[in-house]
Amino acid sequence: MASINAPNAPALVPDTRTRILDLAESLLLARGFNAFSYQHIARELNIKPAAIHYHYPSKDDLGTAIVSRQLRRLRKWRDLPRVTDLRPNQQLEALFAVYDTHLKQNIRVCLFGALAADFQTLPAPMQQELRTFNRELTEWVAEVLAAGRATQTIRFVGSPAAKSAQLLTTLAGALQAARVHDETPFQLIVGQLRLELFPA
Amino acid sequence: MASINAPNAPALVPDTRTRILDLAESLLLARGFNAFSYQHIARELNIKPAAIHYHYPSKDDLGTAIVSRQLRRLRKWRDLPRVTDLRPNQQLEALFAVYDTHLKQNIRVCLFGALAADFQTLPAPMQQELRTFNRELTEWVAEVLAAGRATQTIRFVGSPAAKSAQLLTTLAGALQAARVHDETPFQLIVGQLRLELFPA
DNA sequence: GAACTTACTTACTAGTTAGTAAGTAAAATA
DNA sequence: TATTTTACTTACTAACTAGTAAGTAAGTTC
Repeated sequence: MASINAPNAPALVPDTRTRILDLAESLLLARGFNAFSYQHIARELNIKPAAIHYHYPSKDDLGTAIVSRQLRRLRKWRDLPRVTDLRPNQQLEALFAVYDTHLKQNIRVCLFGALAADFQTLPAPMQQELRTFNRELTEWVAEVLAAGRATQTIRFVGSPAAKSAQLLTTLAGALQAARVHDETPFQLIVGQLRLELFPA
Repeated sequence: MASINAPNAPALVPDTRTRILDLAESLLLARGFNAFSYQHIARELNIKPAAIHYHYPSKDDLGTAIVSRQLRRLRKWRDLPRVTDLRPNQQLEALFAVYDTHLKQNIRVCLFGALAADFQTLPAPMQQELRTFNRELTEWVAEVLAAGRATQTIRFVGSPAAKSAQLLTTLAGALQAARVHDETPFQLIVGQLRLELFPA
């Protein structure tokens, strides 16, 4: 299979398989799992719905592929030198920046926030991957919080695990609030988080 | 129309119109707006789908009726003597108790949390009612927080408006986390909120 | 150059969706 | 008692849903 793209490099012109996954992810975040269809994707990409079934036999497969890729991305990002080298408070700021990017890209919701409401209607493998995604993210943030408190760059009471769970659900909720209203509540909430977490 | 129910009293045997609304609300909270249908309701209530169209001509009408009723309930609850008579910290505990009830009833998500993800796919009147619902709730909590700080029964930094927005999105997110995992994260998060808000 | 694989399209199925129109039986009203 | 209203059911439509099977054209491998 000839490709104009360099191997192991981000494709300049993504293949159909990737374009389907990209668009499905964007539709999933924009509308939820139950409000997008193979037809939506096919129309936008100028292919036939059956072509999507060729790459992702069932919608379950497609949905699971989206969450699995996000999980891979999370692990990759978390272990990036430019992230691991940061001090804990900067790591938290880097996390805030990710959510801010979501906001700015008009996605306005994170994976967790997009799937939590429909959770009971999701195929089991998707549920499992989302649980893993959220668990790993929460554990990472708990470690960052603990390290931050130890070095006095982050301030909070209670256990790192509880604070981590609270922080992440707040961020997910803040994006949802931005979707329902506008940017204002998100900025208000993240500002409040910074005020509480970072000693003046 | 004869009724076995006393007028202006909660119906012992709710009429079809109310039973539709009750079930639709429960399905909406359990599965999201796009994952329940008139057929689901009809089957469960042993009526025909067209009977639902008689009471709620379109799904938009049904969805809007759900949110409108929740908005009426919020206003009623907020103005209840047994709520207005409480001290601010107790009012906040009363709010926590409402979310705890959601959790215990296996609903595990509040109205905002159920609709935020699908927001862009909702009919405009539903969007408007949900915005009003969230705005009024946020304003009420902001007042409670301000009063609580003034009487030194609630502790927080920053503006009541920011803290209110943060608190409510955290609660909504906590219920979503309970849905994805189990009760544990909810209890962890609410425990953390109490620890931060209520002086020892 | 023959055989095989990849990446689709065309054509279809069976089920579900919201929604409509017409009919009906019982209850309320005049 | 006659008329109207309420609360449905039956029967239908048009559109959409995920998913399948068979065909095809181009590229790859032997």
